[in-house]
Amino acid sequence: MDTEARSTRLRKLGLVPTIQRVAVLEFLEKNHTHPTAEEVYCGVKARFPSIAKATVYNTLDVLKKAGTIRELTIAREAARYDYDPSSHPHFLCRVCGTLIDIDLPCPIRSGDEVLGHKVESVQTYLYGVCAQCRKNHDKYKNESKLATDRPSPTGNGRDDA
Amino acid sequence: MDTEARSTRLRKLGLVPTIQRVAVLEFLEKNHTHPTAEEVYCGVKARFPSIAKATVYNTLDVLKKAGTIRELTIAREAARYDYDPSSHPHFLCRVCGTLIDIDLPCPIRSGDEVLGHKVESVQTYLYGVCAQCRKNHDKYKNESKLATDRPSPTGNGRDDA
DNA sequence: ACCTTGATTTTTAATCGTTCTAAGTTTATA
DNA sequence: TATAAACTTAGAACGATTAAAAATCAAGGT
Repeated sequence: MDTEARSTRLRKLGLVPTIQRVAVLEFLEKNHTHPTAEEVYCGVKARFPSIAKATVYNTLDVLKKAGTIRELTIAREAARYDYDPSSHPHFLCRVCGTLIDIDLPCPIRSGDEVLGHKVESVQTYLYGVCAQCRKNHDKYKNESKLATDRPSPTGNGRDDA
Repeated sequence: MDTEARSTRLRKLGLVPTIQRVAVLEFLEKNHTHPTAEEVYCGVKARFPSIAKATVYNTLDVLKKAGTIRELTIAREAARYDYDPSSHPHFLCRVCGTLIDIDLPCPIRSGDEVLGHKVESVQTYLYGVCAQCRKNHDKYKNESKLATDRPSPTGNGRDDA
């Protein structure tokens, strides 16, 4: 997708397609890593140095309200943004900190009614150790002579559970 | 449950049962409203004026790590604490702001393995309009001659979805 | 092309939840 | 009691986010 297509897309969402908005949209399109606002800011600033952080916050907000991206509150420290607004679970690895899309349907759907409450949006957050980190940890245990179950070698000490 | 029982409970969790911890535990026990740290602080301070906010944060943290309460990141503004550490969904009403326990099992369980990832904890967050607010809204519509679907009378303008 | 008007961006400061630090106090233990 | 470790306190510090105000830009009509 090019700049022209992104402008059109913004217009269809009812948004004025400013150069800043196009830049943010492009960054999100190319980085499906669930970046924080800060990460979006740094990434966009690299190509577009004059952009202000407040503009990034504003843009993420209007894109969210237009329903084309999703805001995740999976971790307390900062909101993270998902380019894919469809309702799917997310997994946060407490060892490496990676945030992973889980390609399974959410059990409760937007639009459902649960115990009389009207559900407009659903977020399922899973916390634990990702497949890659489990593999690394096993390898580490096998390589070392010590069978002690000490914290993972790369552990960053998060406590997200 | 009395002070003695709360002390015993803290001891069983491996925690020194200080008077401050007992007070926080008592507050949580009597208020299942998923209070924020600030709300816990205000509530406890009413009966125990010398307590420091940092102590409340520390206590909530050790209770959480001991697994006897649960921290919810359902809203960006502040963490909320659930006296019931069992894994169950939560519903946040965008009209009245109430946070409601949903007494249904979480579809994915702690301990499960999902796509190779080890799940240690699960949080399911639902956003929408609660049963009570829907009822109020309907009533409002019927009472007024205008059938226009304007925002709820008590609406606080949250955007949590 | 030019004006006007409202939307958007920029800069800066403020706010708010949370964490950190250092000092003082309490608890457990020898 | 002496001592060390754990805990609490008060206040400063921090980081994410929001707010305010001035500057700039986009769009439509003349």
